[in-house]
Amino acid sequence: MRASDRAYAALRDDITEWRLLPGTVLGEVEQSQRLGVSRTPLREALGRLTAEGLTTTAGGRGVVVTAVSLEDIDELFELRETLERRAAALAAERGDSAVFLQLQKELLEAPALIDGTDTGRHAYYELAGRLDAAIDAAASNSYLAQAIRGLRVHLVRVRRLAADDARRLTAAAAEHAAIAEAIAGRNPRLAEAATTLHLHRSLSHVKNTHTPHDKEHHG
Amino acid sequence: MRASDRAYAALRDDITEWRLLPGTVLGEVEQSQRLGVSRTPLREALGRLTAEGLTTTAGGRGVVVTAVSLEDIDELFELRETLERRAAALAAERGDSAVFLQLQKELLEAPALIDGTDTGRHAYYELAGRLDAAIDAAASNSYLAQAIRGLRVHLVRVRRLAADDARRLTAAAAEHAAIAEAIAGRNPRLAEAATTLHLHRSLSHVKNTHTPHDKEHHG
DNA sequence: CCTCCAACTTTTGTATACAAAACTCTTGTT
DNA sequence: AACAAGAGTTTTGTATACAAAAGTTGGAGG
Repeated sequence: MRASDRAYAALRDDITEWRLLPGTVLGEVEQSQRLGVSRTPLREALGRLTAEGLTTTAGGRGVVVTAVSLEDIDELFELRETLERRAAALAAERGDSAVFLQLQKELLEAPALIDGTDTGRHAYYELAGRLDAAIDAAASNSYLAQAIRGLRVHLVRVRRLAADDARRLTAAAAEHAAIAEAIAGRNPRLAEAATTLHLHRSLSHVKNTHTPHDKEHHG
Repeated sequence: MRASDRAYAALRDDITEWRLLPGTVLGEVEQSQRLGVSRTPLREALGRLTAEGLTTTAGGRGVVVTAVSLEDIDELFELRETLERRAAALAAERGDSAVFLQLQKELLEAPALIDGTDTGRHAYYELAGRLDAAIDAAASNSYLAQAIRGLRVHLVRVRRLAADDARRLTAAAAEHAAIAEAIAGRNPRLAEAATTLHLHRSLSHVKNTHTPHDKEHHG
């Protein structure tokens, strides 16, 4: 694995896991020493993060970790709804029913996996990720898929703000199952509606459990 | 201006203007010498282009200019419709009517500008760009705006394939005026419909005037 | 004649040294 | 005391040298 890839992955994880808080300035020498790479691959990593919007160049003062305000979350979900509704509708038109029937089946059985432990939560995230990937593949629009990928990195950061307890995860599984069912049934409008419902509930959950988190400058 | 910015702008223009054809391999030493910069800023430029999708890394064989197939154009416009419909609807909800009334007025007078010369075409593109910018600003969703910006670089490349004659430009001005009117009238559904109509006509024009362009490997 | 392996060549990836620009702190003046 | 100008310091931007990896070509063996 390339040094720039390792630096990128490490920084991205540090940011999405809120170990590097918004406002933190990422000095090139400091971070390159911390991650054990030279400045060249580190700069490449910072460039990627900035292109994704996880960091921003503060005009000569180095790159800083971007904040995620309440307003950002609203905007994020506004775009997410636009993109994922379309992806779900396209998947319903173009997808293979068998794939989504199988996913629906697994999602209906998901509550058995969700036991409140980290293992259970991780197992569910993996399953939800498989549904996302299946929808992207079925929509078969590489530009749409890329736009959604660009959003996801922000969404995992937001997800870390919310307390994903067993109750919310169980409800989310049912919502996901409804999406899979609509796609398997080749019903684009229903797939859009199910997606809207899921995202609305997801956003409500985030905003309800979102304790006014510190987003001020670090250090 | 930084050397990496110059290299990026030069390469991006060379690609969108079809001076660097799809399949062309962009060797680092070759391009850095051609553009008069060292490899370091050139690599940064290539990284940006690859993130945007104008180039792709062909596994160890360097980065190559991506192709734009007929299928790509369909996918591009599919995403474009999704994003711009939403942006127009949000602009109709949130925008300032006066701004769009003024734009509508200018767009209705645009046929006078369009005389078939490059100057006339450029003047119209500038006006259409102002409408796009006004919609982005009125939608006031930075993530949506970023997604649309990511598309535009591909769209200018596609536009270069189409013969934008005076007749098409005049028709496009009327379509744009309809969008501006709908937003000024604070009618989101009408703004979406006008956007759909414009994009449909725009896509049809591209596909009709699109002589099967060479997209094979260069040299 | 085809295939596989190895040395060679080319190209990318990384480290470091140097240049330039931006920020900061001091100092002098109003 | 407040502000501006300038030297110093820190940080980013660029160039180049070196290392590593991938591709290619030539030759030997089947």
